[in-house]
Amino acid sequence: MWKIQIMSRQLMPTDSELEILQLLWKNGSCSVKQIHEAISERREVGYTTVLKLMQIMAEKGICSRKLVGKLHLYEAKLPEQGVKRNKLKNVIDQVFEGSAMNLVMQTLGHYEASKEEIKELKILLEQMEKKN
Amino acid sequence: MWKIQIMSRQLMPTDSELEILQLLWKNGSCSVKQIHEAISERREVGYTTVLKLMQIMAEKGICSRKLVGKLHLYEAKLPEQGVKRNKLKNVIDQVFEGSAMNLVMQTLGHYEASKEEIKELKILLEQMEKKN
DNA sequence: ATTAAATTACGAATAAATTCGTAGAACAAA
DNA sequence: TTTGTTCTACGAATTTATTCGTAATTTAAT
Repeated sequence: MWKIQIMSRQLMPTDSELEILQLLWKNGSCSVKQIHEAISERREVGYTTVLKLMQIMAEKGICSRKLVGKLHLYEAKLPEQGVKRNKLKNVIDQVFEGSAMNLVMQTLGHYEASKEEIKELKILLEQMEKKN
Repeated sequence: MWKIQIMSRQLMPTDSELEILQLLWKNGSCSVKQIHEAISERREVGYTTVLKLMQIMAEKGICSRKLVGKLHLYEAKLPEQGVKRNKLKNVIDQVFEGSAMNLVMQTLGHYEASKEEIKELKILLEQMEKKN
């Protein structure tokens, strides 16, 4: 018996990898330098540290590396939505006893939403009711 | 915004520790044996593995150990709601670019809710609207 | 072309999480 | 008391994640 995981552990990015993936999803192809600069704005990190992470990610198949002109460019190889769904599922299973609704209620209980957001949510709920 | 208190990395339980914590929260004081049996129902794990984890948790202050009669009983020392809030915040920051609403929408979009749950959500939204 | 700077490869150190082996201590049954 | 079982302590192996040092290579500047 195993901890449930849709995505193979191999392809499930770690936190550091996810940080890089987010940048790749947002910006498309990036050089190590670009990623290093982006992360450096938030926290101190060595160039080679980022490089190593991206090399490992390329090994794992989490991202690809292409020689474009004279630059090595990295690109995300995992689908953004898929990864997010998996992370979500993990948290629901591990923290909220498998209940997505539990997570939603908990989140709404601690987050102050704007009128617009609440309106948006209501519309979504209406749609869900119809589908039932 | 978030009503959270930052939990030190030291006290932030890992996935395995969280699995044990959930059982402690649910059942109160437990012996290693009880926890081992409960986890064994879900997946294979050695007794000493569980024991070691619980010892480490006691060292970290995540749980306490008391000699009750002739039994060593462990008890959760972290607040359930606090830990869950922190885990939630992590996922929101790391996966959903810091947007709780993003997470809620994503969750509702991928998981089915019963009529009762939708009703409950609507009520919660009404309450939130009033507070605005 | 030679030097300096930036980029990349590679290996390894460090840290953390997870797992288990072995042995000792406590307890129960005979 | 002796024997067998259960529980606990301790150390260590394993795995994975994270970080960086150093050297090699490439690029740019003089």
